[in-house]
Amino acid sequence: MTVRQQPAKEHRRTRQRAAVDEVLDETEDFISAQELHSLLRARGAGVGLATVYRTLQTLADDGRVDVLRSDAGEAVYRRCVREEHHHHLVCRSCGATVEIAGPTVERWAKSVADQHGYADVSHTLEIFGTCPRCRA
Amino acid sequence: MTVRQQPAKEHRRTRQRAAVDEVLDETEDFISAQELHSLLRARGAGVGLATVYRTLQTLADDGRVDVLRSDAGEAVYRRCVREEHHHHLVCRSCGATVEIAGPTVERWAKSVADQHGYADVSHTLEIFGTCPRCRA
DNA sequence: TCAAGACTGACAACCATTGTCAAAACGTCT
DNA sequence: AGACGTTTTGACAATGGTTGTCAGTCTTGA
Repeated sequence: MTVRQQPAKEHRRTRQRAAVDEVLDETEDFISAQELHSLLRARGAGVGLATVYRTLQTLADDGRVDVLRSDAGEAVYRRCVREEHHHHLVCRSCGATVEIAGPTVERWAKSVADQHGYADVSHTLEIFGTCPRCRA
Repeated sequence: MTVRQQPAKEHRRTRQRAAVDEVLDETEDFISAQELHSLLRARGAGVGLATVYRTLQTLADDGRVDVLRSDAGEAVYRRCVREEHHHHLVCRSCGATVEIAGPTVERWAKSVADQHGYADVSHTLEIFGTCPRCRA
């Protein structure tokens, strides 16, 4: 995931945001805005697609959800469990995700950037593979 | 970038492919299909947009160009300099790119995946920052 | 309770990317 | 050179995720 830390502004509590929050809480793995929208519709709590996008974007800006791009370039979201920066090990087939902390990598990235004079550094790191269950 | 190694099939030599190749050779940094298409048009050697996409895809499949997704989710391409797997340090502002080899990271990613029973592992790692020139 | 302003939703607009398919270009074989 | 089977091209339509619009609705603080 991409590193980012921003102040969290205040937002109004609405039925729609609560609904999105709820789904995120119940969802272990990364989910796209479209999927989230379908889920909401399926469970009766219909929320406009645009609203879903806006809500996710807001959450992402506040650092309350992780965002990453699937191989297809689609943005997928997930409630951020750890506060600190971390990465993901994602199953290519079922999407099962493991959060990974990699202090080594953090330091390495930082030092590489420094060596080349790059400032204000952030990085993206995701590992993809096939999980044990999908291999059975 | 994403790890991948495939056999390189034969393709016909055409004016369009040559033109794309030429631009790639002259371009240091990552470029999007759309930009490449504009460049070609600008220099007179017009090539259909669909053809640009197809050509880039073919090159990517053959491992002759690197592909990665910009923050905006747009696919960007670049002639692959090193043969082996590597990563990139990309300037967030001007796109200037440095290729990075990170054996440490490779091993780390592999071991993490192993620990969790994930097989057929690949990974993505890009570092973003502001290059010295853009900071001046 | 009220007013100000944030939020929502239906829909249009965007835009990168892919599909389609007839016409043109290649490479090869004579 | 000429013919022929294939591959490639390009103009255009179609797709699909994402964002913009804007009038109507809901929250919140006073």
